[in-house]
Amino acid sequence: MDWEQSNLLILKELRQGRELSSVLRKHLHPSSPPQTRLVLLHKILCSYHNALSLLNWTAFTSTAPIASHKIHTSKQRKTCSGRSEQIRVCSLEGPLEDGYCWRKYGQKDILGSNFPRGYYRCTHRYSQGCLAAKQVQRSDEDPTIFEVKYRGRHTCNRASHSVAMKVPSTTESEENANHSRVKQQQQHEEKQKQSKEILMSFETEDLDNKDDIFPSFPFPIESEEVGNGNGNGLFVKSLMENDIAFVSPAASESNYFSVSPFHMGSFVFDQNVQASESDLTERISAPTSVTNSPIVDLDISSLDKLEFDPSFPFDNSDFFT
DNA sequence: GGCATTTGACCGTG
DNA sequence: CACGGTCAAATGCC
Repeated sequence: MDWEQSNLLILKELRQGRELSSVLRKHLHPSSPPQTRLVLLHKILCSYHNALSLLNWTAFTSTAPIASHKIHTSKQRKTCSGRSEQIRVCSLEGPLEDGYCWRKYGQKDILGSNFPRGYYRCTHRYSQGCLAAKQVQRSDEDPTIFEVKYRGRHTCNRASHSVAMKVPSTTESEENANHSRVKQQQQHEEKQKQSKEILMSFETEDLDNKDDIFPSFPFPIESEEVGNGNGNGLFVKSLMENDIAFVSPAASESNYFSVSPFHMGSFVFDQNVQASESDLTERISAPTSVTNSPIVDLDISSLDKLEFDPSFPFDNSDFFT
C-alpha cells in the first residue's frame, strides 16, 4: 500500500465516521433503541481508530519503509510459501469467539514478542476431518489487539456447535420482547466493556487455495431488529447493506458484534507480497457462501462495491438512511 | 469419565 | 543451531 492509497483509505474512514455520526444523530431520540446507538458509537470509534492507525502507519512507513516490513518478517520462519494479509476488524467479542469450536493444541513463546502465540485447530479435526487451524497472538503494540492467523478451511458441519440465529417470533408477547430487549442491551453493554479489537490474518497455502479463506468464517446476520415492526427495520437494513452484523454462535444469543466490511477491506497490510485491494476483493468475492449451515451466512460478494469501489458514494448522506 | 488446556519434548526448516 | 509448529502426557474442569 503506497502513500496515496493510504491517504485514500484514511479519507474513507473519516468519511465513514462522519456519516455514522450523522446516522447516530438521527437515532438520538428516545424511541430509537439504545442498542442501535451503541452499535453506531462503536462503529464510529472504530472508524476513527482505523484512520488514526492508518495515519500512524503512513507516517511510519514514509520515513522507514524497510523497518516497517521488518516488523513482520524479521526472524520469522516462513513455513509456507503462501501469502497473508492482515485485516483489522473491530469486535465486541474476544478473539476466540469467531463461531467455530477451536481446540488449543499448543502455545509458544515467540522471539521478540511479549505474548505467547496460541495454536488452535478445529475441534472436529478428527471427528470430521476438518483441517482448519488458527494462531492467535496478542499484539505487542496494543495488547487489546489480537493477531489471528487462519489456515485451512472448515470442512466440518457447524450445526453441532452453533447457536442458531434468533429469529424474532411474531407470537412473542410484547412484555417478553421488552424483557428480552432489556436483557440483550445489558449483555451488550457488558460486552462493550470488554470491547476488543482483533487483527485477523488470512493465510493461504497457495494462490489456488485463496477461495477457502473467507468461507471459513461464519458471519451470521443479526436479525433481531430487521423488520420487527418497531420502525427500526429500515435502519437495520441499511446497516446490513453497509455492514455485517454478527451473532456469535459460540456465545449467547445476544452476543452479537458488528464488523464493517469496509474495515475489513481497508486494512490490507501486505506481509509477503504486495496485495492490492482488488486482490482482496477477489478473495472476498470468490464463492463465499457456506450452504451447509443452518446459520444464515452473509454473501459477502454482494458487498464488493461497498468495500472496494473507490467511486462508491460514501459521501452520499442518503446512503445510511 | 470425557473433554479441554497446559507444557515440555520433539521435529522440520532455514 | 535457532526458531516456529506440533505432539502427547499430565493436569484441570465440569
